[in-house]
Amino acid sequence: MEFKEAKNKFVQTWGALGSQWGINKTMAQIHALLMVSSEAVSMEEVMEELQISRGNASMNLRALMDWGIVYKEYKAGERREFFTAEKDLDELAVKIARERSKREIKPALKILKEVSSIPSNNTAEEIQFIEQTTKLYDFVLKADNVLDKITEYKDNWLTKLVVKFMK
Amino acid sequence: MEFKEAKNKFVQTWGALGSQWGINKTMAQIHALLMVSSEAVSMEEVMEELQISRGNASMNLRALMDWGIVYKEYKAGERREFFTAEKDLDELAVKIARERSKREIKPALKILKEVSSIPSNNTAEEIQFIEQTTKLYDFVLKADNVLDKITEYKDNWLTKLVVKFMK
DNA sequence: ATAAACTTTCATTTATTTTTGAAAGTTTAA
DNA sequence: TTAAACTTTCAAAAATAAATGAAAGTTTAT
Repeated sequence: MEFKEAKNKFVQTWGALGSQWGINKTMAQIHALLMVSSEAVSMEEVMEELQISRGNASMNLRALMDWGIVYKEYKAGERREFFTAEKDLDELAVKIARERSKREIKPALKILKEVSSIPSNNTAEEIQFIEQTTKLYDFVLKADNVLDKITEYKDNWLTKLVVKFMK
Repeated sequence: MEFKEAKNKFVQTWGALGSQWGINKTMAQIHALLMVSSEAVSMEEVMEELQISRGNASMNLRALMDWGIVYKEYKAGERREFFTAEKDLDELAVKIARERSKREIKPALKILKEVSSIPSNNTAEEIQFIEQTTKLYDFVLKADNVLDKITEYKDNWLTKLVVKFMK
C-alpha cells in the first residue's frame, strides 16, 4: 500500500467511525485529514481532497472549532485561513469527553432527576419506574464524575489509568 | 408530573440519546420501555406504546437481543413471546462496552495497523502520517485493553473505578 | 395434516440528515 | 472608498437511514 492509498483509507475509516458516534461523516473526515497533515491546510485544499462543497467544508470546520479540536491559523502574507487539528491524543480525548459530558450527559442527568422524582401511587409499575430511573441517575452521575476526574489529569491520563487499573 | 408523562419523557430522552451514540432511536426507545417495565412486555404492547409497526418492532427487538441486552421470555400457557431488558446497569454497561469493542474498536485497530505500516519515502507528509497513525494505534489499543480489564470486574466495576481513581 | 396464532423478512415508502451552491457577508490592501 | 479575495449562510436538492405492511415463514395444538 502506498501513501496516497493509506491516507485515503485512514480518512474513510475515521469518517465511518465518526458516524457511529454521532459525529457526521464529513466532520470526522476533515478531522482525520488535518490530523495526519504536517502543515496547516486551507479550506480550498480540504474541499479538493475530500471532494466536498465550500459550504460543507465551512460548516464542518466551524463545528470542529466549536468542539475545540481544530484551530485556525494565519500565515504571514496570506489572506486565506489555514486549519490544524489537535494532534495530542490525550488532549483530544479530554476535549471530546468534556464536550460530550456537557452536551449529552448533563442534560440527560437533569431529565433523569426529574422523572425519577415523581410521586408514586405504589403500583408495581410506578415503583419499578422510580427505582430504575433512580438507579440510572446514580449510575450516570457516578460515571460523569469519573470522567471529570480523569480529564483533570490531562497529560497521560490513559497511561495513569492503565497503571491504576492493572495493579 | 404524573407517571404516564414521566415514562413518556424518559422513553423519548433515552431514544434521542441513542441516536447520538450510533443506536437508532426506536431501538433505544424499546430498550427504555422494557427497562422501566415491571413485567415482560409483548411485541403487541411495544407496538402500541411506541406507535410503531410490527416489522419495526420485530427488527429492533432482534437487534437488542443480538446486543445481549434484551431477552425473550416465555410464559406458561401463552403463545406469544415476551421481552425483558437487562436491568442491572453494571451488566448493561459491560455488554455494551464489549459489543462496541468487537464491532468498532477491533476493526478500527486492524486498519490503523495497516495504514501505519506503509513504507516511508521520508517526505514530511509521509513521516507525519506514519507517526500520527502509529500513535493512534497505540492509544486505541491501550484504551481497548483498559476497557477489557474493566469489564472483567463485571459487578460494581464503576464503583471500583471510583475508588481506584479518587485515591 | 392443518389451521390458527404468532414472528420475520424485505421491497417500497417516508422521514431525517447531509450536501450543495449561489447570494450575502466580511476583511484587507491599495 | 472600493473592489478583490475570501468565508458564511441557508433554502433547496440529494443522499441516507428508518419505518411500513403485506406476504412468507414458523410454531404449536388438535
